[in-house]
Amino acid sequence: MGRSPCCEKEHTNKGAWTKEEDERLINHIKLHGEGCWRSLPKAAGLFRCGKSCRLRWINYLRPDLKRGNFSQEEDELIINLHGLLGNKWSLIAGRLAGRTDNEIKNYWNTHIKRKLISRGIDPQTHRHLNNQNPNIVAMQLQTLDHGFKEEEHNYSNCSTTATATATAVTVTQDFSHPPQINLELSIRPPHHLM
DNA sequence: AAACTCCCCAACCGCTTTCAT
DNA sequence: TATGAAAGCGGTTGGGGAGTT
Repeated sequence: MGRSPCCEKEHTNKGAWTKEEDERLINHIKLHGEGCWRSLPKAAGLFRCGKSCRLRWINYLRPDLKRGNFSQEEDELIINLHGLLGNKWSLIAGRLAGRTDNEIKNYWNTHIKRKLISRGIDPQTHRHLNNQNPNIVAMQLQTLDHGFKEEEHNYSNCSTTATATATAVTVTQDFSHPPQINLELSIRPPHHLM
């Protein structure tokens, strides 16, 4: 029944990766590709569980990672996507080339949350803190320049597609701040979930 | 210079989904 | 179809560096 166990937990290292472990993992993946994480540690001569190897590769060692500071454009894109998708970090990461779900999650928790609160926006609901309305899915945008000019957008990865339809757009301005765009959205789940 | 606090982020934990048997 | 392990994901933690007292 089922598959065989993934690794012997009593013989696995934990904690920070050493340079030598990184090199072993990189060399192995260069030669054999990502393939099966279960068998990778043994094949690469690593005393780590497959799960740990996968995480290390995806979040730190992959050659296509961008790393470094997030740009203003990336900030706004993350905020907009979070307004649509919530804490679906892997879906959000899929829209930002060279960024990982872990990196975006950390960045959200350490920077963007504070940024939104300073703008008077609830980071979880994306609603104004002084204007809560539980019946509306609303997204606050700083400018009109982030691609929401059409009525309908699809957000998808390899296995799911959700559709967001704009039902109302309002603009408010108090002249001491940039214009505030509020976009109300109706989210339709993927067909196979309906 | 030492002690303390705060912040960042890599890595772990535990849950859910996917898939092999 | 049922079962259970692997893979994937989001939440959380803890080590270490930076800043402050």
